[in-house]
Amino acid sequence: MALPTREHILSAAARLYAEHGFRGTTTRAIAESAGVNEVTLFRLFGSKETLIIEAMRVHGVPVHVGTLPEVPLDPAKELTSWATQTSTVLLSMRSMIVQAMSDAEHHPEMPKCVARGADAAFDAIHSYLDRVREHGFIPTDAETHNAGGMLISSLFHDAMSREVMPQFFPPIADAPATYARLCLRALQYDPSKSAAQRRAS
Amino acid sequence: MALPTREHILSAAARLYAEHGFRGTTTRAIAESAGVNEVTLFRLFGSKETLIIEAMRVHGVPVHVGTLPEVPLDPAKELTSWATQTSTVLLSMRSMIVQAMSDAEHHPEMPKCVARGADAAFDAIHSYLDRVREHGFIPTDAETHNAGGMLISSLFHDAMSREVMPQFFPPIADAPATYARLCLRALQYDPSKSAAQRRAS
DNA sequence: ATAGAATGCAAGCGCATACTTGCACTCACT
DNA sequence: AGTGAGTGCAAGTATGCGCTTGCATTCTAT
Repeated sequence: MALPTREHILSAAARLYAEHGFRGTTTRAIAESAGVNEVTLFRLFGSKETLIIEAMRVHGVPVHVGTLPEVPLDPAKELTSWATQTSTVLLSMRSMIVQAMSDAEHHPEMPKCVARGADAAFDAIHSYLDRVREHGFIPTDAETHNAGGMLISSLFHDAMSREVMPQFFPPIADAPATYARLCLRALQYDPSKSAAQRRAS
Repeated sequence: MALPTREHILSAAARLYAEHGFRGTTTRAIAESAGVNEVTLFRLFGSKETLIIEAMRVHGVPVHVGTLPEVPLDPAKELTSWATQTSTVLLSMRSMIVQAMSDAEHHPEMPKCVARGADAAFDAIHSYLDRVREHGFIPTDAETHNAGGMLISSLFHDAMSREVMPQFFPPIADAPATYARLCLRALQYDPSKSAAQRRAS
């Protein structure tokens, strides 16, 4: 093993940051959690700030991101599947996202690290919905960009707030399908029509 | 003036909390910002924790909340107006909400204070959309509860994240109207039909 | 006028934090 | 064998934190 020390430290820092935020994450705790002497942190990274920012740069972006088919066949099903995956990812990153948002004013770098994951999600959903439109499932004037944004907003709000106010969201098992269905309905997608019928009308 | 001291302290605490969170808000800073000796805080509230929690209980809930008409006449217009007001309120409370969410794990009382405002919003939108349905603007099987939730989620995500990733949201001037329009479209509301036509079909 | 409540002021206590210094040790590589 | 990079360990520094104490002061109400 070449240099696992650095990685141990970074992952411990990311984990503690998600739990306690910037101020609440102490260099002592990072060192102990990484099984490393506290002095090593400063020798490797110089300061607590650069260490935590580096940790977020590495661990602040999701490894897995939901996949959407190149050519849409069953938009409701495909979108539900994607929403389910995205919901899982968002939920697993919930603490980190919230901490990064709350630290944004004093450490502007940190929300940027987390936002990179959102970039990928927006790109994926927008290009997919464009393909859905191009394949005739929905009218050519459908607001795919805005509807996709609302879908992501719903997944985001759900992941962030369900724990504290569960009564406001659909049952967790139905939530992704519900958001996907209403997103498509906002795009005037009619699941009872086939794509061919849609195109003909 | 009877006892403005207490109020000065509470509002200073709420303001500093929104900016720095629980850990970042020091009793010294609260005292200085309130123009009061630090000892007074402890004499009045006993501890920093009870002081800040009390501050959130008082200042954590919005004073103005958007209004929706008892009998809907122009759903798109009325919903847009409500969304605009709600967006303003959410934006003004952004910092406090984010801090409360990030402190949720260690101080569970604080998100509850903020969540009370969300209660009112959900109730307002749900009962209004039910009225919209009862008045025949949308089909009887329209998912008013879920669509209303998605509208609020969109306003929430917009208020929380626009500053850090503006490219993902509609222009701020159009955003409330956009969310309202797509919400209604998800409910199969057809603005070109009158309510009477809708009911007849 | 006087008692009592509210507040200010100065000082301090104990603890935690970020960060530093000096020295010893281990291990890889030549 | 020896050199040097990486790490551990013990100790310490300066600062800031929540919170307390003792005493002086002001204001209010009887």
